[in-house]
Amino acid sequence: MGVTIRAVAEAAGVSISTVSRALSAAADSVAPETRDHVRRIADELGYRPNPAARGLITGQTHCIGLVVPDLENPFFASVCKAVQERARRAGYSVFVADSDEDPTLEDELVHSLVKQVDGIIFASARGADDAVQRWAQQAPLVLLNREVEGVASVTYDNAGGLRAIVQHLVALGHRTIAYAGGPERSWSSRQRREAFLAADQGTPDLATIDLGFFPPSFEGGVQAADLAIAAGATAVVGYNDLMAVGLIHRLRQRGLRVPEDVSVSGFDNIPISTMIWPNLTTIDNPRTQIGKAGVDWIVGSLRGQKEPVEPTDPIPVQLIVRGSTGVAPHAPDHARSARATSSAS
Amino acid sequence: MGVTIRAVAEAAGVSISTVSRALSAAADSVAPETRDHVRRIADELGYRPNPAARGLITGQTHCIGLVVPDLENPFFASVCKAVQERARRAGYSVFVADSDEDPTLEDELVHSLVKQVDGIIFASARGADDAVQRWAQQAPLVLLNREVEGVASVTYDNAGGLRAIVQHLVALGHRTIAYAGGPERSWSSRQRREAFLAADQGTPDLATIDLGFFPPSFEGGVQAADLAIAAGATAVVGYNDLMAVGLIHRLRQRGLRVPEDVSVSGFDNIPISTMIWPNLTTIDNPRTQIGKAGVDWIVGSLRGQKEPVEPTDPIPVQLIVRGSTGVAPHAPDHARSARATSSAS
DNA sequence: CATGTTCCTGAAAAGGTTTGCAAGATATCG
DNA sequence: CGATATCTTGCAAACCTTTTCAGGAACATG
Repeated sequence: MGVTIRAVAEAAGVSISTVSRALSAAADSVAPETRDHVRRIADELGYRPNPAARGLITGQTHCIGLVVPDLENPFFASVCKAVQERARRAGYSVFVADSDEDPTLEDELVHSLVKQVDGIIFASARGADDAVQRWAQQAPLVLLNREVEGVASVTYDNAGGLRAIVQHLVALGHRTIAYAGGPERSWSSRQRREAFLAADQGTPDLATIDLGFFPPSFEGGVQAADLAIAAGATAVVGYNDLMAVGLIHRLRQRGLRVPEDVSVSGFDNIPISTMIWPNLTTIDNPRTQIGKAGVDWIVGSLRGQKEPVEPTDPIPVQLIVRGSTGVAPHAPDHARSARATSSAS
Repeated sequence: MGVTIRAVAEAAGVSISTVSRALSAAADSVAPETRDHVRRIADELGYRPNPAARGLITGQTHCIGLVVPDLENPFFASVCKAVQERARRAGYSVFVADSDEDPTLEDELVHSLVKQVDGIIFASARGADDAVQRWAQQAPLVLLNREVEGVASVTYDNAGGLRAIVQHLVALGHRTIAYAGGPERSWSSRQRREAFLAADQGTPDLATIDLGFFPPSFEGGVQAADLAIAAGATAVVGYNDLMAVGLIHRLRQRGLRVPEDVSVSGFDNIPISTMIWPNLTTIDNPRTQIGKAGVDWIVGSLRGQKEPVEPTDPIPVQLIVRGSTGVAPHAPDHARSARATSSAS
């Protein structure tokens, strides 16, 4: 079927070792003219080294495994795209595995992946910490947006993002703010929630309401919306954009205007956030950056650089104010007057 | 690093051939007690066969390559998810490669993939036909939603879907209908466009307007919207949902109401179509089904079944009527009266 | 008891590549 | 010109598994 190194060697009239050396780009000394000759022949024959044979001897597959909880979630689709692109540039292919938010499946996926990849990027937030630690001992593994003792990770400044949102809403006059949380077991979900609950410390008359935990999806947002209305919140902070879109959807269905009656914010700045009306106020967390950083860590650790497992600085995020947040219905005077001056976006 | 078959053999006190046979599940005759003994030892040691070594000798990688034009497009994210799941069930892993709509990159991706996979699922619509034919000779390859002479493919009934949309719009009284096309080189795009242009044959006073070719994205829809307005269309048919969302967005920005002034329809029924307001009238094309069918074809062709390269029946699609299409502004009486009776959704 | 079957197991080859080691060729130096 | 250092190249081992082939044991049959 394929053209082997032996065929190239015969066609070029040299030994297979010479072919191998002539093609393995770098240092090893092969006479320049021999090298060029071999390379031309190899090109003509369309020779491509058999990755299995090469991997068998080098112990490297030049593959990276990526585990995500849901590819249909635009956030993870973006991460996947970024990982895939960065990996390709670095000479790696990527296996993608969708765990469907199922911890049992995650375990199975990692096991089947571990032998056929050089490293694993794990973007799924569910599995137990000790399972993650076990995996990390079998292969280089980096977590995305999650921290586990002793395991490398790349994270966002979730807390900072959430503080920025609350600050923004307080400045708009909101004093009753609800939080619609993501999955209970998700690290980033817990981190955002805690940052939210800690946010009322600076503002005495601020009431922060915890609506509970929801699926991190459109449907989860829909579900949370009715609770937010019942709680009398004038602003609802969603765990992510998908939930925020669901919140807006249901709030409008219940006859409330966004942002005139209720403000809504999200997290992630996925493409949908500018496709809906009103555009979504959200936190932009550089998705390509986290994917790239994950790949870079894997590649770096393979190059023998002592893996810096201690948590690196979180990636800074940025508040993007759009149309879904506005002045609170019964805002204090200074907020009202500001409203009278500038028109809504 | 890893525990090899030799270690298992020594621990079990048998030869490596026996271990291999005891673990390769099926038929081969190994004494039952030997088999159980070996399997227990292997489990205890946590032995996992080295896929590279196995692949080297069997010539099978148990991997499938998937090439998509854009993972951030929810349609392809769904396809990827479906492919990945079906492949896992069949004992295959999947490499995902995002071509970013770039034909040159597609070629490179296929080349780097061809040696490390057993088959390729190609969901990207751009590359030239003869390139696709070349690839198909190097590895089992199946096209998704595209047909090329001599290459296996799984397709939707694009034409049927488009006819259903036009029929729907005509029934609502629309007589000036515009089509915002996808990429010029895309097979499914051409197919939908031709079906649209052929649709006016049955209705004498129907004017079908071809707005041209656009990127199959939100931005493409925005771009097409102004052309549709200039053309005086009362209904715009988008190549896909993403474009339809862009169309609606821009139409409203221009002060037109959807669907009161202009009706808009899409294609794909991606999740966003129920997240925006009004909900999108669209064509549901079973995305998981096309992904599964692709995997099944690859797996089947590897099992030695003579690959049925002749095109299979297109997968039927279904019109989903939602809020983005309504009665034409100056509709004939019978349509108007219907409007007066039933309320808009 | 000899012969033929059947069942199970082990030895060894094969798969395509990389790489340590040695050998041949050429150049350098005394 | 001979000895030595420097390049360049080839041989062969190794990576880990699967699979063919043959051999040995147990068993049944004549």
